[in-house]
This record gives sequence, C-alpha cells and structure tokens, in this order.
Amino acid sequence: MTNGKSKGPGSVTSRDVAKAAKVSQALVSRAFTGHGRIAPETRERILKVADDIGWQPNALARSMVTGDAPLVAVITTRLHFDWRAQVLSHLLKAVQEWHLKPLLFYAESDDQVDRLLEESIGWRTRGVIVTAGNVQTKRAEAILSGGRFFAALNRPANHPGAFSIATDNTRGGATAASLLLAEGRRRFLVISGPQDSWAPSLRANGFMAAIRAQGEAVTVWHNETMTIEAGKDCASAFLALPAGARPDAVFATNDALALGFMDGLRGKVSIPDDLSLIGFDNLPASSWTPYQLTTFEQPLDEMVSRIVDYVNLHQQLDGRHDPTRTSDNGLVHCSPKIILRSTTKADQ
Amino acid sequence: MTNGKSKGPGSVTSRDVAKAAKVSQALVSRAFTGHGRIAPETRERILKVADDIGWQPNALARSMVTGDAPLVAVITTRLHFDWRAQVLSHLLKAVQEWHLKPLLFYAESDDQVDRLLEESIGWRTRGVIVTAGNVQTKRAEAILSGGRFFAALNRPANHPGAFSIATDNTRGGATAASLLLAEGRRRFLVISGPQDSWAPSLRANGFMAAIRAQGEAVTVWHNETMTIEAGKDCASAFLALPAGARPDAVFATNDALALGFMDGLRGKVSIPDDLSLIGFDNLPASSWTPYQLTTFEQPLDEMVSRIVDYVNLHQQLDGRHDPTRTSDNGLVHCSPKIILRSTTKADQ
DNA sequence: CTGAAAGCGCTTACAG
DNA sequence: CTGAAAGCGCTTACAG
Repeated sequence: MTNGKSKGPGSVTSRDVAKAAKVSQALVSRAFTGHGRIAPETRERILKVADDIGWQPNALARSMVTGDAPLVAVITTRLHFDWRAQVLSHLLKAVQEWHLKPLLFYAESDDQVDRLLEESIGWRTRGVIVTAGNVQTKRAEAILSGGRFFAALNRPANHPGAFSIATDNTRGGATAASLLLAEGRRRFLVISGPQDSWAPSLRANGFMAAIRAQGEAVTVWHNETMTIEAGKDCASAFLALPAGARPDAVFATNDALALGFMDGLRGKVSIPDDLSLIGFDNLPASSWTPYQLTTFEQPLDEMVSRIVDYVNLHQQLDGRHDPTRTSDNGLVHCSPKIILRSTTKADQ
Repeated sequence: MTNGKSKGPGSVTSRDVAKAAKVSQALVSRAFTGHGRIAPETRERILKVADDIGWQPNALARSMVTGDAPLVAVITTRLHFDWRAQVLSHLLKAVQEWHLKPLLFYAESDDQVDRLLEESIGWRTRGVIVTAGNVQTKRAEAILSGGRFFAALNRPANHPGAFSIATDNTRGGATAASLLLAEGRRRFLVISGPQDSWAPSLRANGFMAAIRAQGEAVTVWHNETMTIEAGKDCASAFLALPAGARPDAVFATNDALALGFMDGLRGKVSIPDDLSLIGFDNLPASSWTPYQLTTFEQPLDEMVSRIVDYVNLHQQLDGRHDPTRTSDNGLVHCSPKIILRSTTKADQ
C-alpha cells in the first residue's frame, strides 16, 4: 500500500477559511456547527467564503473532538442474485435516514466475518450490524462493552446484551408442513443447504418436526450451496427416482433452490398436479410468470425497523444494557408471511 | 438526532494501555504501527496488555495525524433485483482488497446523488466512485481539486481529470442490430427506458443508427421504468398490434425489460420463430431455463479492474492530474460481450 | 458577539 | 530502546 499523499493544496483547513474571512478559526467552526453565538451576518460571510474556497469541516476531526463518529459498521458478504442485496438495500436506506454513514465490511466468505468484526472496532462506530457469518460471543462483548450497539440480522448474536432479529424460521417450516399436509400430500422431501447453516436448518427442522408429529416420514437432501444450480441438481436426483417413489411435496429452504428445482422439472413433472412446492424468501423472480412459487416473505421492513428501534433505544440508554430486557439472548422473531401462488393447490 | 454519548468506560485510549503496561504512550503507538524502534519483548507485552483490555488504535485519530483516511466514498442507489447489486458486490470486493474501507452513500433516487457527492467531501476520503445519478462538473472538480480520485461507472464523469469506465453501449446496440439484420428480420422495435437515461439511450441510438444505415425502419417504445412489469406492458402493447404489423425483431435495452416482455408473450408468440429478442446486462435470470435470453454481458471484472488501475495510478501521481491522459473527458469504453442463447436464431 | 486556549487520541520527529 | 513534546483539524468552554 503506497500512499505518499503529501499535504498538497488539497489540505485546506478552517484556518484558511478564517484567514480569508478575516475572523478567528473558532468562528468558522461556529458558523458550521450552529453552536455558540455568532452574528448572522458574520455567519453568512463565512459560509460564503468557505463555499468559494470549497471547504467544509473535516468530519474525522469533528468526530475526534466530539468523541462520536456518525458511523455504523455493516458487515455483509457477496451480493449474488440473492436475498442479501435486498437486505443491504433496506439497511442502507435506514442508516441513511438516521443520518449515519454505513462503513461497509465486505466478507468474501463467512469465515472472514470474525476478522472484520474485530477490524470494525478500530473505527469507533456507533455500533455494528451483522448480516453475514457467525458471531462469537467475545466479539459481541468487545463491541458492546465499548458502548456500541450490536445487531444481528437473521442470525444469533450469541450475547444477551445484543439484539438479534430473525424470521421465525422454525415456524415457517411448520407452516409449510401443515399446508402440504392439508393438501393430502404423503411423501415429503426437504431440499436444503449445508447441515450447519443456521436459518435453513431451522426451517428444515420446523418442517420435519411438524410432518413427523403427524406420523409421516420425510427425507432431507442437503446441498453445498443454495443456488439455482443446486436446485436443478436436486431435480435430476428427483427424476432419477422410480416414479412411484417420488415425493409429492417438496419444501425448499430457500427460493433459489426452489426455482432451480422447478427449472429442472420443467416439462417432466407437473406442479402442483404431481407435486407441491414451497420455497422461502420470496425473491422477485418467484413471482414471475414461469415460476409463481408459493413461498414465505421475510418481513424485511419490519426487521429493519426493529433494528432501528433497538438502536434508538440503545442511544437513549447511552450504551448501558437495557435493564428491561428479558434477555432471551437478545433474539427476536418476526413471522414469515406465506405467499400462496401456483406451486401449491389453490383451495387452502 | 439525539446523541448524548458520554465518555463512559468505553473510551479506553492508548494512554490506559500505556499505564497498564508501564510504558510511555508513544511506545504503545509504536507497538501497533510497527514504525520506529521498539524492543520486540516490549512490543509483545504491550500487544498482550492491549488485547486484555480490548483496545486497538482509534482509526479516526490515526487518520487525523497521518492526514490520510483509508476510506473511499461509494455512491450507490437501491439494490433492487438488478445489475447494480452485482456492480456493488464487485466494487466492494476490490475496495476490500485495497485495504480501504467503503463509506457508502445511498441515494433513494438519482437526484439525491449530487447532495451525497457534496456530503462525501467532508469525509476526506481517498476518492469517490459513483455508480448512480448524474455527475455535475463542479462536483467532480471539487473532489479532484482536493487531491482525491473520482471514478464513475457506466456514466460520464463530465470532467477531464476524472475517470469514467462504461460499456460501449452504442457498439452494443449496433451489434444487436447487425445480428438481427443478419437473421433477415425486417420490422424492428426497441424497448427502452426514459428518454433521458444515459446508457439505455446510447444502446437504443446505436441500434437505430445501424438499422437505419441499412435503409430499414425502427420504432422505439420508451418506458418510465426498466422493470419486468414495464416489459410485460410492452408485451401487451405488442399483442394489441395487428398480427401483420408486429415487429419481428426486438432489442430491449436491459434484461429486465426483455424478461418481462418474454413473460408477457409466453404462449402467444413463439421466440425466436415469430420474433427474435436481444437484451442487455446478462442478469443471472437471463440464463435460466424459461428465458435463455440472448443478451450482452457487461465486463464487470474488467471495468472494476480498470477503476483499480486508475486509482493506483492516481495514488502514485499523488493526486496530480495525469499528464499522459489524452483527456477524452476521461471516458473509457469496454466492449460488451454478446451471449448467444435461444431468443435469437442459432445459426449466426 | 468574538477570540485565545485547551483538548480529542493518536503518530512521529527529536532528544536522551 | 524509550520518553517528552509537538501537532493533525477541529469544537467548545472560558474570557473578554
């Protein structure tokens, strides 16, 4: 990393503005902050001079002095065609409305998240919002003990002082199960992601528990990735089954898998005649003509606004732990909303 | 914006670490920067103490002293299911590899971009990368004159000292035209976005110029938005045409329009028998089974790496304008790459 | 209403 | 090798 940035003509400071406006440096500061007394006309003059020179206060220096940087660390990962882009978009909007600036920490893979979390500490942000990877208790602790907030989206925060908002994945799985059960389906299949993935596993488990509670059997197929391609692969595996042994009810723990599965079955299996299919996420594509997938919408708006509430509360409490918190490890659930479309039978 | 953040126990400083390690404050700084002499054992001890306390250097204070914040401002907008999420993902990855931190400026709409650009100046970032909205010359000037770099992606930077990398949209349009012409198509339609949109207009114009150069006629339909829904609306309009008057070659200036158009035509018009269709962007969905859209891939990797090159050069030149630059207003083109799939005839 | 001074938390010459 | 001091660019009491 060469830098060699010299203090060129670019380093204009409030001092230069003060000189040009023939006032003290303190006054130009007051002209910008609005704090402290200053004659309106002086203020106008200073603002004009500053504009001419093209100067505005150095936000870093200001943060230094005030001891507070209007920054929030956001940990994210690859924005594939994915639910994650929507999450980030909502989050960025909320942060913007807060008048805070998101400092992005981008992970290529989940195992980089811990390092990024550590790195974020140096920036003295107001707090951090995690949307990728797993959170270690000691990291959350390090951040919270600095008086910063810590919010996790769709993953456990693993700390009682933190805030975690997640879709009620287990419930979603159970809802999917009862829907398929009510249709009279009997041979159940779950297509899911890696065994250790948090949300998909909860969805799968919720589904399986509900199916088994009715005395029915259910199979799971795990996939390395949860992509369209993996969904297609599942379709191939499905088609390789003897016709009589094929499941007639499939729950995909995300929409990408479901869409790929549909594509792989296209022209060979009729949905929902031969089988019913339910996904999870409600991707934009799930509502498109060739798919019309029954799926669950995660209430992103609600989730983000809950984070906003938490952060506001945290700011009011000035970083102290919320005493009213019935510390369920900080985990809060939102109900996923079923979106009925054409991959399940209409008469529900 | 209430803040009221008090200097609680969170405000640990290098001084506290120094005290605990029984050394001067300067030494703990040296332990972390690696600059200046320090006994290896002293360093180890300090690092250990710091870790116990949970302290690490305040990045803001460091930037203050060094006069250089490892920050880059990235201006973006809503990450709908869209090409933009891919752009941002690539960009974030590049910035990360640079060991810089992206400070995100999020615009809800294009007209907010100018304000964000102004706001970015206060952060004294190394530079700014714009991926949304229009750039005003004076803003680019304000940023460049501060010694910062200024890069625009898929839009004009409107300043000779700036860098702008864009797909050669005009060429893409022309390529689409020759492909359809070579197929023997005769009735050409362009479906595009708003009249004043930059890239889509260039694509449309490139297409139309090439068609007209062959003495053929071509119609354009403009849309307020460039979405799936707008594409469907175009399909309805298409179907409302008397069969004999229907175009047999359609160029959509982005994939979303093309995909929506296909969905609207599904079961009524056969592609590519009745008409050929070409899009632009190569969205992930464009390769999915129900679409298989012929389209143009924008060479994102190349575009981002060109930005990286520019920034590296800029850093070497220390913010001075590149004298070797044959100032074409800083605009550099990348060739879009045609991806032939099934919405055009195979034998090209 | 205005200015001189202290101080935010660091880094980096400069002495020792 | 270590420490005391100056200074980064601001904001904010404190005097005037």
